Amino acid sequence: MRRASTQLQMDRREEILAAAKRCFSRSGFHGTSMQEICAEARMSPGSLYRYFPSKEAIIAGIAEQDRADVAQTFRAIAEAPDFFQALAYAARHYIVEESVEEICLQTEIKAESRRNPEIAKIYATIEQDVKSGMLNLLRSAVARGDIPSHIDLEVAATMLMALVDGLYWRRAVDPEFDAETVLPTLLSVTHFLLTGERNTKNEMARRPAAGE
Amino acid sequence: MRRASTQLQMDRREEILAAAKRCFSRSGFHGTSMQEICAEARMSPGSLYRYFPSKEAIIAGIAEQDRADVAQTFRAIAEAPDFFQALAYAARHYIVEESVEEICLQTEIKAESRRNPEIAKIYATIEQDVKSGMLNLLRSAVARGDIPSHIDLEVAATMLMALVDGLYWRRAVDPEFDAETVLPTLLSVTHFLLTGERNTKNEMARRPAAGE
DNA sequence: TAAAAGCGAATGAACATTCGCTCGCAAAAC
DNA sequence: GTTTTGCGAGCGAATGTTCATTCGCTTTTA
Repeated sequence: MRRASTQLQMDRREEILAAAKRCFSRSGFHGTSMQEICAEARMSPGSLYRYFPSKEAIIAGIAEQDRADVAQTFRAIAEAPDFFQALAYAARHYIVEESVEEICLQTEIKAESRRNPEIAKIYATIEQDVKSGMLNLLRSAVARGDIPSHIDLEVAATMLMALVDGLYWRRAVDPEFDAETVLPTLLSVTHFLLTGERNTKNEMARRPAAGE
Repeated sequence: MRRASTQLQMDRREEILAAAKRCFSRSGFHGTSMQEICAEARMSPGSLYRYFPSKEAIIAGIAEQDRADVAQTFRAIAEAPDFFQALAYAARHYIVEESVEEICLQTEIKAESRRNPEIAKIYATIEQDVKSGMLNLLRSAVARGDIPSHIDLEVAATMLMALVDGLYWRRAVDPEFDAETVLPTLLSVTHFLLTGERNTKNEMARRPAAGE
């Protein structure tokens, strides 16, 4: 019997997903033909269909990867010693370092999840994971005394997610948008949201003084 | 020559756009066939094509309408006497009152603008209008003394747009999300962003006390 | 009565998916 | 050590469907 082929199969699947991601972020899900994905993956249609039963299965595969990534990120944050620092790290990860291609892909998946129940289910799970992950973080921060107990964590979590989402999309929309510039303000607002106080360390952006 | 037909033509165009919007928000741009739009608009393909030369032209028409709406909204805000109150009004308009269908349509247009240059141009113009509209508002608020002059308006505008965008999308993503609940916090954060101070009037959400 | 508005079957292209095939390898048979 | 054989992997032309768009005709309207 052929052994070790399982690993090879997995590798091949990942290669196909990577090729598909490139195509989709370039031309969108519906603007990309299977032939294009085949070309990008250097593979014939017949062969590709051995790995994925349909085009939709490819998107589902990509969404599944994203879910794994999100879980991974939250695990990393939860383990970090300082809460606000970990948040800052995560914010930088999503808002500055993520490539624009990746963001476009997210737009595509989001639109697709409106009409494909399979994708919608995966997407909903991701959202769910993010929200409960965030709430867990906030709860343990309250327990540790980093956040005062009178804060409504549900609302705070929602606002944080909305804010990060909004900045995330902005990168795809506005080519001039420089994420680095708003990061201090983001941290400052985060601090305000979670404590109701100004933060004296992370000062928000001021207008550049004349002559600067 | 036929006169007054111009107005009728315009009406018919709007009817078609309305029908198309219903279809698109239900099944997405690529999931909707021209036949479906025809059925929704009670019209034959041959006839429909007298009003729009292509499917893309229909989307462009919808995007164009959106542009007009945005301009209209900003004109209304600019005329309002109290700045923060006007902002609150606009926030409510976009985050609470806008229908989920409308939001789905926006997702669709956003994804489409990644591959259709015509749509991309209209979309970029809308973003541009929103940003400059917002900046104008903020500048006149500074002039009036409603906002201290040390605030970096560019950053503040970006953050506000991101926040509203994020909440806007959240409604499409999370069916449990209740916009009304976060509105006070949104206003409080807005105030913080624009003044660097806590707002004593719009208190942000606190955790409901036991027994409430 | 002529122009405008509407009709809907026909057209042709694009595209997801299938199918029958070849190739090369590795283990079984000798 | 050589030959045989069966299978996984890959190929790419062919298939069948879906769908935007067109065109020649009819109906309405002013």
